[in-house]
Amino acid sequence: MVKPPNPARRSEHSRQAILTAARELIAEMGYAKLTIEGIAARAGVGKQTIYRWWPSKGAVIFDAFLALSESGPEQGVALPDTGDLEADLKVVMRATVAEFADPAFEGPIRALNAEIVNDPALAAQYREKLGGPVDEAKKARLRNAQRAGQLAADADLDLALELLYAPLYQRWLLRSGPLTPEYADALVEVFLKAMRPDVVR
Amino acid sequence: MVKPPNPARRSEHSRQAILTAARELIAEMGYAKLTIEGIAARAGVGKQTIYRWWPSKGAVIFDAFLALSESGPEQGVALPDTGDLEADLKVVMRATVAEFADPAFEGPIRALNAEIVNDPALAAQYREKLGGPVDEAKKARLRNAQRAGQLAADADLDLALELLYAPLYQRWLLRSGPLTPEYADALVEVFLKAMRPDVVR
DNA sequence: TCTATGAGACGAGACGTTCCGTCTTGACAC
DNA sequence: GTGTCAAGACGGAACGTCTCGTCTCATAGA
Repeated sequence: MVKPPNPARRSEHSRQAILTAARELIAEMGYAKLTIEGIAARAGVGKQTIYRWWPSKGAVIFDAFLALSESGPEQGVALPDTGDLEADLKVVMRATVAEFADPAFEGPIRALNAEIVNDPALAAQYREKLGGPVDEAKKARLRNAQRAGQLAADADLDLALELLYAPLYQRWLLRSGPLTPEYADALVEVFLKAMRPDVVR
Repeated sequence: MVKPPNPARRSEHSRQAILTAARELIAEMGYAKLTIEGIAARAGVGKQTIYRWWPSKGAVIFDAFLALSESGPEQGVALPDTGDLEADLKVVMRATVAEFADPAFEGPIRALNAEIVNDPALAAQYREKLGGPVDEAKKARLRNAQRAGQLAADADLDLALELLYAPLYQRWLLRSGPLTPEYADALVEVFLKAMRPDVVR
């Protein structure tokens, strides 16, 4: 019974201000103290403008983070492929470690993850818009390695990806251990041992 | 300047009622709708009694979950050790899958994890009281396997544990894929391939 | 041994505050 | 004119603090 708003008339300026304010406030005060009213005040925007375009706080955070990813360098789509799988993976994993340590990233990513844990719809949206494409790029790199005989040809790439990334992700999310470049390297090495092709077949 | 309350005079009955109410309310309405006032009302307890003994909602959830673990069968301390590492691990991993699927566990564990993501103090408490002891039991089993020559003697057991459990945990927490007994088995198999001793040394 | 007294935890709930999500207003743009 | 905008008033929910009067229990005086 309610009219959906007309996106053509949406103020891009306000949209940007809201996403920027959300990102800044998370970084400054943490997710627990983030409020819609705070975002509106910081952005110089009416609360209704936020409620008109986003269904939940989680959705705002998601878009804020999505904008951050999209505005960044277009490196997310393709991973390095020098032919040396071990070296390439170590570069990527070390980069991931560095990214997790960046305070500007850490706050929003933590907030988004916390929201996702209790919101299946947001989890699906995340997989579709953010996680999915990145995972596809990673799997493409692994497929190349399979063709080059560096990885077992019958390996389950979803499982492979989880094997490689989940330990890193868990250590960061639950703060269960130090996140160092050496750890990233060790993870790559044990991953390769698990997934390398069988000598005899 | 404030006096800490005297634990000797604490009402065990109220404590139990609060933890039980917290658990029931999470299971019934989800974590998002859980309130301190709701817990107090359900438990037949004054709000101050909660605030007197717990610093945060997360701490209440933590204790509620801790009590659940402690009251359960005393199976958490030792893992099966039949000598067959692969079979033993599959039993444990399949049990973990089943536990994650149990609605009575799922709600509180998700709530606790969400809280932990944004609360380093709670994360530390979790590791000390819940995660740590369980991990030690798991590592003890892996050490036995090392002695039996079933696992690389120089393997980093912290890394090994993460390799085995983090993919399972991530799939459940982020709902990024189906959690089946077959998946648990596949995980064990690839884990063993990664961690088995080198033939030549 | 008996009692009474004081400290402190208890259930109950009032209180001011913050934030929620909705609604109203007037300005401005298309 | 119609619809979005900034600003903010509004009622409701939950917060965390507080003040009641009741209770339990350990200590001490009789």
